[in-house]
Amino acid sequence: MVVMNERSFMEVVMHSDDKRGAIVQAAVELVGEHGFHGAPMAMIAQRAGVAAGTIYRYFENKDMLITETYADLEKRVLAAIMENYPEGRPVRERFIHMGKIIVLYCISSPMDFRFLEQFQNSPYGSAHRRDKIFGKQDKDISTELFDEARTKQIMKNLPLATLFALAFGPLLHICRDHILGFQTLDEDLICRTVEACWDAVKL
Amino acid sequence: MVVMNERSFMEVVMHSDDKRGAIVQAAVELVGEHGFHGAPMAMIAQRAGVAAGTIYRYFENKDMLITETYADLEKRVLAAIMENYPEGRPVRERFIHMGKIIVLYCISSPMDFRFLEQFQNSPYGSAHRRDKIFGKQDKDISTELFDEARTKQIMKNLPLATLFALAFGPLLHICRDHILGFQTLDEDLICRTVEACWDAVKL
Amino acid sequence: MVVMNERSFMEVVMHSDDKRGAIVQAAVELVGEHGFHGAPMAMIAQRAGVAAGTIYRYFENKDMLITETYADLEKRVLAAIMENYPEGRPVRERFIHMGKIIVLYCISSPMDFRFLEQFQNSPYGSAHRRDKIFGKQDKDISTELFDEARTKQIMKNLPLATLFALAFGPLLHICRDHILGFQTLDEDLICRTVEACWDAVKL
Amino acid sequence: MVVMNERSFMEVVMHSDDKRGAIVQAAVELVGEHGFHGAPMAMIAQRAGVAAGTIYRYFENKDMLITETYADLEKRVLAAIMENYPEGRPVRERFIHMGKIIVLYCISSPMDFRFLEQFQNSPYGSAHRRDKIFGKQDKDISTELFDEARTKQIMKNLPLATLFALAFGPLLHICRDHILGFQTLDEDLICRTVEACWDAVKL
DNA sequence: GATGAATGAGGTTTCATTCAT
DNA sequence: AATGAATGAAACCTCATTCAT
Repeated sequence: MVVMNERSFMEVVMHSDDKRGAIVQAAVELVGEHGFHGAPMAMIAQRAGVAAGTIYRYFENKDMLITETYADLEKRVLAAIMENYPEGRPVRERFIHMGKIIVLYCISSPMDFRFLEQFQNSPYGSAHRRDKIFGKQDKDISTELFDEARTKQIMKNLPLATLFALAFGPLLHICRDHILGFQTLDEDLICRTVEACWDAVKL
Repeated sequence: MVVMNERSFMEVVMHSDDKRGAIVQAAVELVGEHGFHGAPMAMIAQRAGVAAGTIYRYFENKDMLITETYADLEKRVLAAIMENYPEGRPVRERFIHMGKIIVLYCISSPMDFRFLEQFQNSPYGSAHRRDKIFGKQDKDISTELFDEARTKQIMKNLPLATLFALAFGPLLHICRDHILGFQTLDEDLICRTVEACWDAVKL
Repeated sequence: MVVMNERSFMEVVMHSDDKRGAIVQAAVELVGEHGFHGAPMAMIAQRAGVAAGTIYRYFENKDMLITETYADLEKRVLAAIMENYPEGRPVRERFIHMGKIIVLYCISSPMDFRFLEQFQNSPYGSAHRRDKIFGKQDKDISTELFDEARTKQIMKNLPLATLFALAFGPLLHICRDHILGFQTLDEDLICRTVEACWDAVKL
Repeated sequence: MVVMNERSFMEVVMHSDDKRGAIVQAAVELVGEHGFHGAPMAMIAQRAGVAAGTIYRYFENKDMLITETYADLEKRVLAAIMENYPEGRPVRERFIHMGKIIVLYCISSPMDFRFLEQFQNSPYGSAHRRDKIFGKQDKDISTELFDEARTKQIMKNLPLATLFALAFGPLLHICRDHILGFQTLDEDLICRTVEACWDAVKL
């Protein structure tokens, strides 16, 4: 008789035990909490419940671990944004939706957010910075949105990068303030802030 | 007649040869270019033209070097903002002035800007983050401005932290983009972006 | 049939290759020879045949290395003293035995002795000094001996610490002199000196 | 006419301002309190009220400072012992006097005592250790005493070094215990302990 | 595949000593 | 003679990475 516990099953279906996922999660948490300084490989391994050497079976070196972890997070954010995206609705409504979702995601996953900020503000992020605020995929959907808005003359005729700065810069700012305990966000405040961002870019 | 060359004069008025200034400048440049990882004490010393041990005559340890360097930069930024501040002019005009000055300062001193960003996005900055966008002094003047604007009902009734995010968040963003070569700022673009920020906060 | 060579057996029973033991031994030798000044971590590592970083897998820092090494030595001394201890024999005989054993152990392991002296005469030893001449266990057996002797009125009624000083102080002294080559001990001289110590404490 | 203030006079008679004395005293205190580790030259200079470089006008280097400081202390101890030495009195009385004086001096100048112990238990002391318990001068007077006692057949026929160990070893031990707060000495206890030391060496 | 002990380059910091003033 | 800022070798310690098991 063959006995197979749940764990073995996961090991087959996902990338083995999903050790990779555990490592990524550990990296996110430790970097988010303590910065890159406070996240040595041995500590990441311990938090992930694997041996130090094991990390190197999944990632070439620390740089790759960080970079791939960043890519993973990007995907998560994009998935969150795309969920329930009100395709076909007016520009303003879609913009508001996107802004709110970003804020809600960031404050509901503070470690993810902290990691993203750490990454973007470090030499690691230099290459990736070329990809707009939230990366390639996001660029596509928001670029689309902004292009459409400019064409319809309901958005200021400013470079895309500037529009991104006006639209998303403040949102990331308030998320940081919220996570660091500097101010507390609620539904209403988020809503009004996203609308203020719209005021900044709308014509 | 007494002849005294400039250098000797500086040596007397300032901290001797201004080795401290050289160390601070080296720290700003190296941290700005390569992040904290890429700025070991030995390299800072070499760039400053002093021996490694000399840094410890001026700063208790690396943390203090970083912290005091940050404080120095803050002072420089504030001095720049306060220069030619149009006291007594209408709220909007003062706001626009402040925004432009911030951007102009940041892009004219890209290393200073990079250092400030590195600092704020690191455990070092946790304590200092409580001081608004650009620290205490700036808080005072901009808080004054924003309070006056809210009282006169020409600015949205949002928390101060949110208004700061809306007003200055995008400006820092475009400075970063400019410095990293992602987009190029000119007088006109700066002007229009600052005005868009005003649109975000104005009623 | 299972064949296992001695080394593998040791590797299992003791801490693997006994790198820890090699490090302790290297510390004893170098500190014994050259004092704490003359025993930097790098040199201890080299003498032990391990990399510098390896020491930190076994000891938290240099202080812990020194402290634990001291504890190891104490155990060795105590084991030596307890071996063949003539339990049940008259007080004087037990005293003589203990004194001789101490001297014989010290001069047969000069590095151990030197290390113990270095340790006791350094800030490291401040805490441990509370434990009598040779630490807790030794205190127990010699305290027992001295208490019994005082009760039976064959030993002077002096504080325990003073009796220890009279009984063991000279022995450590002659060990040091011997090890430093100032005088040479032989069986006869050791015997007569231990007896002289007895004269100091006996009634 | 020549005017000379008192200070200049001292500077001529003694070694200048007695900066040397201040340095020696600072060295004694700091080494006594914190060991050699805790007595860097800069700290000694500060405690002595002189500049770091000044020490090098009086002492070739740190080793010489330590060595000469030790020599100074030896002189002080010897002077104390020689004061009121009961020349001409019976051997036992002179011995008791010497023992008491040593203990009284050590516990009345704990820093001096601590320094002497630090020195003797360090590579610095290796060369000097050849000189008996308290150095050359002391050797002369106590050697004299012990030789006389052996000749008169009132002292055991043991090597001089052994007699020193029996006579003075315990005394240094109780001084250390007293200074470290392990036990408290009073006139009576000192007296009885010195007498016990006599018991150890007498025939 | 996984482990984790071992490595050693490189980081921060200390401190004896020098030398221009 | 005295100063004390400057030096830089060397100390302690960390941590990314490797490799025998």
